[in-house]
This record gives sequence, structure tokens and C-alpha cells, in this order.
Amino acid sequence: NNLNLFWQKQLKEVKKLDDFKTGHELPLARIKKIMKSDDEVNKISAEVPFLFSKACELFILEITLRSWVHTEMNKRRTLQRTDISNALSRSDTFDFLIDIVPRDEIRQTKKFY
Amino acid sequence: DGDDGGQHMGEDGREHDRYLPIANIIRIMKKSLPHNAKVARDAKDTVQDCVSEFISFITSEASERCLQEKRKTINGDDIIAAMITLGFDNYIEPLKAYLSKYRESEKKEPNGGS
Amino acid sequence: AAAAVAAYQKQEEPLYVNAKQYQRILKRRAARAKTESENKIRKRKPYQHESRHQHALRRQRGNGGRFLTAKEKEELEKKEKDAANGIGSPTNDSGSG
DNA sequence: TTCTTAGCCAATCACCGCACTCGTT
DNA sequence: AACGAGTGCGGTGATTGGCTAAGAA
Repeated sequence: NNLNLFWQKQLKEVKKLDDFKTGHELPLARIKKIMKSDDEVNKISAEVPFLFSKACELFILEITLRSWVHTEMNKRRTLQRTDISNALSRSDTFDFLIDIVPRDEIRQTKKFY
Repeated sequence: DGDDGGQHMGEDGREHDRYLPIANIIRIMKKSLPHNAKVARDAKDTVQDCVSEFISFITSEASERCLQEKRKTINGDDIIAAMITLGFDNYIEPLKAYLSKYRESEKKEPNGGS
Repeated sequence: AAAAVAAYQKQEEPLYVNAKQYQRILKRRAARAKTESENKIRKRKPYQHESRHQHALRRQRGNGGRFLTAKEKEELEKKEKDAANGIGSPTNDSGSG
């Protein structure tokens, strides 16, 4: 299916990369700030924000891809919050977001096939 | 309802310091979408929230393991190990590759340039 | 165990979540409760910075509401200059011949 | 059909990255 | 020695709203 292709593609993209320092899409300082907002956290190695920057990018790409499936199922061209809510409920990998995007928001269209 | 008059300072940092910039989020989102797709305001905000929790969730796991092993510094392997524990199976391979490539490039060029 | 059960605040029925994440979800929930602000869905301000808000309001806009492009600004300045040069006098208009 | 709303544009300025010092291991 | 937090500086891209087509309802 499409998701397997997505992960294969991402792995290939990483392997052919050579310029990391200019390759990131997210501010490293901000990632570090978010990590530091946890008071159990003491020191953070310099490689961690770089690694997290890539992880976050993959995460955003995956969520968006999975959400768009539901947008198309409902014959819309605008990705909405309900699409994300639906996408998150299809995999227990996203259970950690249960308080951020509550499941009872899916009160409308529920389609299984 | 719908008035932000009361501005209460919660913690040490400001509100938007705990979130990644929305414009960066949108730019990444568009890479997963067809060219003519649109994204609602609510959806953008939701992804922004999810990414912040993603970071905090994994950091929390990695941080506690560091504490158990009595190390003070979280490194890349701690993040990878945390993600394995928490079941982010698909992320492991690409991130391992990314991490080792980063460490390689650091050895080659300890300081920025030639 | 294939799945663990979480006593979710709003839900009376037990909610089954990923066993690998269960403990960490609870700890994160506790950590968020301690800060007491981001536990509920955060309130979005219309804008973040007063100075940037003011900047956006002061900027020149085209009739479509967009910020002016460099080209549009140039044309606007030209019109002002022409108006200052002489009202109704023939200007060296390029193009029409 | 009606009516809500997301994309479009780019200039300022808050913030990011970097170089540096100092403390810890 | 090796490596990260803290600080200050300079350069820069994220932030930002009015209008209207796009499209959700």
C-alpha cells in the first residue's frame, strides 16, 4: 500500500543525503526548548535536536498523508481536523495523542471498508 | 466567548515557545499533499499540537532511561531506544541512518569548514 | 498483555490503548497536569506579536487585499511622482505611441 | 444553492544559529 | 580533553491581515 511506499521512500532519501546542516526544515533551538520544558531533562547532546528535527518531519509527513486519505474519502479538497482525528484512530502508534486530539470528536461519518 | 483580554503567564516560558513555528509545519505538510490541496486552520493547529506532544512524549521516555542509567546527557541513541520502546517501528531505520550519517559528517569536519 | 487499559477522565468506559505507550501516556498526562495550562486545548490568540500585527496593518495592499509586490509599489510611486510633477500635464509615458 | 474560509502577497523584527567562555566529567 | 549550558551579536525568514475565489455545508 501507500504507507509502505512512503517509508521506503523516506529511507532512501535519508541514505542519499550528505548535507545535514542545511537540510533541516525546523528550528533546532525551538526543538530544544520544547525538550527543556520537561523538568526531568538535564543536558541534551548536540545531535539530538538534529535527530528530532528529522523525526518531526517524518511525523508530520506521515500524519498529513494518512489524514488526506480521509479527506478524499469524504470527497473534499480541504484537509480538516476531523480527517486528522480519523487518521490517528487507525493506528495505535498514535494513542499517545489521545488527550491532544480526543477520540470523541469522531461523531460523524465513520466508514469502514 | 472569544476574547483574549486576560493574559496569564503560566510558566517560565511564553506560550508559543513550546510549539514549532506554524509556517514550517505547513511547509512540511504540503510535501505530503497534492498540489491543489488546501489545509484548514484547525488542521494546521492540530498538527502543531501533535508535533509538540510527539517531542515531549519521546523525550520523557528517553529522559527517564537516562536517569535510571545515571547519565546526565540525553544522546541520539537514547532517542532511538525510546522510540523502539514506544513502538515507532517505521521511524527506526531512517533515523538510525540519519544519526550515523550525522556523526560521520561531524568526524570529518569537527569545525564548520575547510 | 496485548493491550492495557486507561481510565480516561471524560470517558466512563475503559479505553484500551497501545500497551507500549500506556505508562508513558499516563506520565505525560501527569506532567501536563502539573503545568496546568496545556492540559486543555490551548487558547489561540488572533496574533502573537503586537509589533508584527501593527506591521501587517500598516503595510500597503493591492486592491485584492494582498501585500504589494515590488512591481506594484514602483507603479504606485510613479503615479505619485507624476501627480506631483504636474496635474494633467503630459508625462513621458512609455509604451503608447 | 448559501455562506464560511484559506490562499495569496512580502516587510519588518523576534528569534535562530553561531562563536565564544566557563563548568563539569 | 571533550562536550554542553549560557551569553551576546548579526542576519533573516516567520509572522501577518484584507479580499475573494474555492469549496464546505
